[in-house]
Amino acid sequence: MSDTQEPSLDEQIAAYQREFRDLDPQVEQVVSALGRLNRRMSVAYGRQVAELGISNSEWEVLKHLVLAGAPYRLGPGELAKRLGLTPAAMTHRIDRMAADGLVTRDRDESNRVRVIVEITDEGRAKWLEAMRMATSFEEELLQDLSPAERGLLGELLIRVLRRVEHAQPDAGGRLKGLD
Amino acid sequence: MSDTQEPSLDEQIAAYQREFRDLDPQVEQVVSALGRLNRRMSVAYGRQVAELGISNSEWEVLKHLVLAGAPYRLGPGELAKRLGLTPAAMTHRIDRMAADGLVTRDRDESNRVRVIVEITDEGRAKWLEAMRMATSFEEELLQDLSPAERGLLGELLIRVLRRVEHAQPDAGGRLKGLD
DNA sequence: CCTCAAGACTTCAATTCTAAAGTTCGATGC
DNA sequence: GCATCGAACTTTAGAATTGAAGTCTTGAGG
Repeated sequence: MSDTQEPSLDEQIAAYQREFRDLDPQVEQVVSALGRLNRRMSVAYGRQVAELGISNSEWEVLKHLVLAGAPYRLGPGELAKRLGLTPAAMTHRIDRMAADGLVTRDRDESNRVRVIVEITDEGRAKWLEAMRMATSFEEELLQDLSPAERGLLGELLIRVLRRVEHAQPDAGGRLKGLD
Repeated sequence: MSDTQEPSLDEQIAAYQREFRDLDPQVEQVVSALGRLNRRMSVAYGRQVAELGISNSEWEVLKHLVLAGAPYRLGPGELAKRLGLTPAAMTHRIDRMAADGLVTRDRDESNRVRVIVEITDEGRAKWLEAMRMATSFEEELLQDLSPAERGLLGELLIRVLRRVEHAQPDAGGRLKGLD
């Protein structure tokens, strides 16, 4: 039986320490747990929205359009920036979503270089259904934490996040330019 | 100036509450922070390892080979399982990495259906360099947390992770089958 | 032995992304 | 007014991934 098993998180950290001496196990624990958690979550989201006939990436677009607030429109460039995609990828994605009836794509009549992407009623309905599934999943995910622990976890994560998002360019650190 | 800004995390959560009434802000805070953090981190890792002439996905393969322990070999199928890829994608990835001299690919002589992927000295050297950069980045990332807070964060994340990884199929929940 | 099913990878076609070049429109300077 | 620069998007070619079909090897029955 040369079957190798997917190592548990603890085993993985132990293996790292074995292969790489100067490793802070506490830091590694946080980072590894973050990575694993995110991958599992994204698989879970993908499965759920697949039931609605959309993909994770289409759901992302719908989310950002709704988050933009009324009148629920954004340009391809702005969407690309928020989603972390190239404009070219955005063009293709909007093509597909418009063909599927999730969004409309129109030229801005007041400035014909710009394009306006707007969510359709169908897109909105799928977004809502996806949100229902997502929140229910997320609720279940945090089930084992008390309200106080959830608050604490959120606060700690936000402090780490701030370090990345507001990285001072002058601080000389390696975090420079993570935008 | 029709310039829309990337919303801050707080703005984003407020927008969600505006558009979707039954949302637990505490849960949303945790989930949104997790998502943002992971995207920033993966961009950061990508930039760092790019300096070594490898991509994030190649680094992932090197990591798993080293984690496997001596003699630092795994089959394509096992690698694919651990990385969450299809076997087909793994074949291509190994092609490229072998062409770049990061790994070797050999047929297992004791069972000629199997293939053995082994890290090369060059691959090992790049892995080490990448680990140095990564740990330095991670240390900086958690700089604002005290040791106690780091431990707490790690513990909370692991409790959430356990919920996903050891999801009891009988519990009837939506977490079923997240493997 | 021979056959045939199962396992481990590979190949192929189609999807989705990126980088770079191209297009179109608007604004600026003369 | 006209030329030109820049902005916003699209097109194109190439890279990486997936799902499905194909190949090769092993091992179990007959």
